[in-house]
Amino acid sequence: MDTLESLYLSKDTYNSRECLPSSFYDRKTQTVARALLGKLLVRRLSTGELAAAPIVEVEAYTQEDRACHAYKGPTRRCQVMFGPPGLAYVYFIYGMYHCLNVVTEGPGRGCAVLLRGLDGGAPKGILSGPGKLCRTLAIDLSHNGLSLCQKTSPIHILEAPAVDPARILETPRIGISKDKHLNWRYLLQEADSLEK
DNA sequence: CAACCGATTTTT
DNA sequence: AAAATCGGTTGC
Repeated sequence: MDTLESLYLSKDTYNSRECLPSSFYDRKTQTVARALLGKLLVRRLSTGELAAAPIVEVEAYTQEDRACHAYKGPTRRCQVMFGPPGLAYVYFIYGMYHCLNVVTEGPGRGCAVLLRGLDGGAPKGILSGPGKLCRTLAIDLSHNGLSLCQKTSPIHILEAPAVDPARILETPRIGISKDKHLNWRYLLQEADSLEK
């Protein structure tokens, strides 16, 4: 497995921040997707060690969207998407990868934000792409349905200052065959890339 | 119960 | 451009 060395979070930073509350996720999915950029995803491994990195790439999926797993209603796989906002929706895909989502909007709505990339620093590439992100952080189906809103959870998300909206780039989503035209992929650009 | 497909990644 | 690889979903 790839090293997590550079993903460690200082205790001071960790203790000074709260988890994003469930209410953060109980908003329009595209709004939550944009707001998640820059927030800190934290993974507590079985060893007790913490790894963390800011979210830099996400995609929004809503119930009315044909590319969404919840489009045809609740199934065994996607039922957690219909649960309360702030839960982790993890699914297994292509026979070898897991992908991590955050459930959005109120119970009964099948919506979520797919986490596609974190800014890991030195170990370039190991956190870019939803499959690699989960592989690096050892996230699998055992985490499906866990709350991301409390520090006792092995996966949670910490608050962070809102980013400059000018740094957010919108593009079509990756790897889907339906509703390709929607610009529901959001990427956080480097602050110094705004020169013009 | 067989067949097909997929919110990916890596290799050819 | 295509393989790797398998659970979920669909259709017979």
